[in-house]
Amino acid sequence: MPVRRADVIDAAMELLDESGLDQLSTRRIADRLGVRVGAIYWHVKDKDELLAELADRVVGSCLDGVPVPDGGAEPPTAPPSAPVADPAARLTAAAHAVRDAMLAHPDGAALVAGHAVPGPNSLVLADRLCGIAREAGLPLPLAAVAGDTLLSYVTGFVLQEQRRGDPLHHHPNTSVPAPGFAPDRLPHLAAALAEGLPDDDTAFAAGIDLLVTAVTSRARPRR
Amino acid sequence: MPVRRADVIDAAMELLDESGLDQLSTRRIADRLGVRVGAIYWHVKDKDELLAELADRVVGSCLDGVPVPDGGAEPPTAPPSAPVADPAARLTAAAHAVRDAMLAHPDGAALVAGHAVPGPNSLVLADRLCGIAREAGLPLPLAAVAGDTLLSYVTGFVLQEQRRGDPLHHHPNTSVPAPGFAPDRLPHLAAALAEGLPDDDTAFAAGIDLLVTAVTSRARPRR
DNA sequence: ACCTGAACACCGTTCAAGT
DNA sequence: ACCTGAACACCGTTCAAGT
Repeated sequence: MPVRRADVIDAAMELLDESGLDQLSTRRIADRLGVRVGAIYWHVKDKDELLAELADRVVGSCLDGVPVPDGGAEPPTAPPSAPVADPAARLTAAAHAVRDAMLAHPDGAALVAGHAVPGPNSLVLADRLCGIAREAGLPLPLAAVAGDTLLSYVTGFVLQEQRRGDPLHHHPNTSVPAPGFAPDRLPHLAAALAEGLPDDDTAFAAGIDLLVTAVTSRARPRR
Repeated sequence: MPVRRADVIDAAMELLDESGLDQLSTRRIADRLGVRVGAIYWHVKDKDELLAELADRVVGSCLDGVPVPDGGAEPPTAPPSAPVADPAARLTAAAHAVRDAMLAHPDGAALVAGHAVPGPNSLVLADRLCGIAREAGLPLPLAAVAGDTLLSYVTGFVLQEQRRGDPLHHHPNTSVPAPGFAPDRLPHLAAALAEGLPDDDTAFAAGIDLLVTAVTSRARPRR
């Protein structure tokens, strides 16, 4: 039976999960499908189109964890009077969902940052974040900016988080770069290090808390 | 006269500025230096080492715009009683300096995000941000997180900003993705669009303002 | 110390031609 | 509709050998 477009995307996703973004070549995808390289160009215009599809899938996988604001078009699956978390909690939940989705795949953040041309799922995500910010009481141009700010932060955070985990850039015997740490030239970093640095999870949570507090404290009540 | 390591980095930087990150190949660098490919591997271990050097240069070019906190080791060039902006203004200035440095080169954000293994300049930048946050009154583990948060945000923001400017991902006749915008499925985005979206500069300033306010409002006065 | 020549093992992309 | 064969124009990296 013939290979279909979805098969190509699936194979690419498996390859990504197994060996990361820079092992992901059209030729490897073809191999995995038992087909010659040229064949995949019948299903897909570009490697870039392929990566954009992958990126939008990753974004899509977070949508279940991103609350739908009230103005949304989707019919509520729970009764409308179900307990609705306050906007701050919803923004926090959304941010964690986005991070988790990126962390679920090697180089997930790099993929999304590099190729999430506004795919359908990215648009839905942006819409929801903007909607939640509005429900938090932000006026319209600011609400869009707030959603964008949150997304930029999450992307930036996970990007460096995943690069730290990359064995290519990791010296295993030193928790922080050995190469001439110059301890007295970096007094604050050294002090922070002595105090004990938080792990990624708590650093992320703290950053999100900072941001969400900023967003919601900027709000004036809507009605 | 022989090529020196710095010449290789310089040539790479020129190439980056002329044609962006994915036109930057070891062979093109060699051509520009009038030398064969193999030669550049005498000066540089890896393409990655080269990119890390470029990234740290870009970061370094922002340091002049990043205030040195009082705990810093550098001797002050201005008299110590010179007017010192409040921490919020210093954080804001730092963020803008980082963004400007990235914007000064095509794919500057991608370069820094992908290859700023803690180079010396990146460490100095992190140290200063942490220091300013401390001066703003944040206790130590939190100050480090705050600096990191700011950096992640700036990186994430400029990353998407520079990708939007990339002609590869840009449909010139529509300001927002034409492909089936599904206007009623994205009510908040549509509303924001109708209201008129802010340009990159003001969106960035608004995001930074949000963040800086959050950071400084978390502070308790230090003395 | 610095470079050449030449190779190795890859890439993405295109396209006539086949079925 | 879907794929092969084969080519084109590239890559990063290594390494003996030259000077």
